[in-house]
Amino acid sequence: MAVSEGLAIGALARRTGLAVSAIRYYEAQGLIAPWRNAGGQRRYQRADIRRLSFIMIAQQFGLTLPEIRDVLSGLPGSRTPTPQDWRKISVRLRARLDQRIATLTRLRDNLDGCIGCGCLSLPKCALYNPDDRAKSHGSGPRYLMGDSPDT
Amino acid sequence: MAVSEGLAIGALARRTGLAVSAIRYYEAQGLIAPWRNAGGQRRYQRADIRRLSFIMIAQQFGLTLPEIRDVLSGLPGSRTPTPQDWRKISVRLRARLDQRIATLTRLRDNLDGCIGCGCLSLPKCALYNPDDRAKSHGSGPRYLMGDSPDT
DNA sequence: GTAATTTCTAAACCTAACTTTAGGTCAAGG
DNA sequence: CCTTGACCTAAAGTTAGGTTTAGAAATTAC
Repeated sequence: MAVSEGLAIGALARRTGLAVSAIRYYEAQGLIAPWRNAGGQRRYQRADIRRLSFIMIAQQFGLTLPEIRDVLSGLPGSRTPTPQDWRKISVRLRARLDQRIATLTRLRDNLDGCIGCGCLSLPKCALYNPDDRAKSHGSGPRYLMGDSPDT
Repeated sequence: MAVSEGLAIGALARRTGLAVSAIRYYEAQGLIAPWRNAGGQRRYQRADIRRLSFIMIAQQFGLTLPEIRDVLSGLPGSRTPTPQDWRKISVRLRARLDQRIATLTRLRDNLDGCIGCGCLSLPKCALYNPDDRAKSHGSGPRYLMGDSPDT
């Protein structure tokens, strides 16, 4: 019952609200790294509660698990992260979030333009290629919300 | 070669940038309804280009296919949609988009507060339960970004 | 000391949104 | 006519992010 035998996975699950299976899954994806006790069971640091919470928040922001793993790689591996450490990666998160908001806002404003002008059909409508849509296999221009110019 | 034999699926795919398989999939999901020619091949109206473009845009906004189907149900089934028809459902789309932007912005502002105060660990941090996270199975409070108050 | 919980692993299953494959049919050009 | 490319259906495969299941071992509670 020493102070630092670590948390069992169930305790961590209760603390974070995550399912036990999800925590194991995150480990498989390289997002968290517990140690094992004598019996082979996973044990976690208290700091891992914060780590998992960060993961949950980042997911709400729309980051994928690999992206979150990348962001978390900014934390020191050797010691328990300090508030400063967290602050640093939160800033990285904030940057991504700002970008997403900007993209959505631009999209909305374009939609507004279309609603306003009533076109909703011309290439000039520009409601497209907002940079998310990866380059498709085909080449050449892709018309959006309508036919080629003569429609 | 009459003016209205309709578009073949390949032509529609080229016009919209979508894969042929995706267009068939949308049909299976009830998002588009072509007719068949004598040989059993799908034929589309020119207005379907617009319909598919709308689907692509709505997806960028984060709507699921069932949600898009619902929005599209606002279009008249009996005639080719007019600009007014499109304008009407675009307004519905815009409402959803505004909501998403608001949610993300609120999330970002909360994150800012946490960065500012450096806490990133307390229940009062409130960076959670932004309403997206459905009620989990367990009951009782869920601490975010940290342990219970004494951590 | 034993019963009830937890945890373990590996593998299968799940949903969304598609793509790929296999085996055939249709349509258009020469 | 015949070949080639576009199209057809049905079923299986794919990725992300997990959950469920099964059978066994560890831990905790009494």
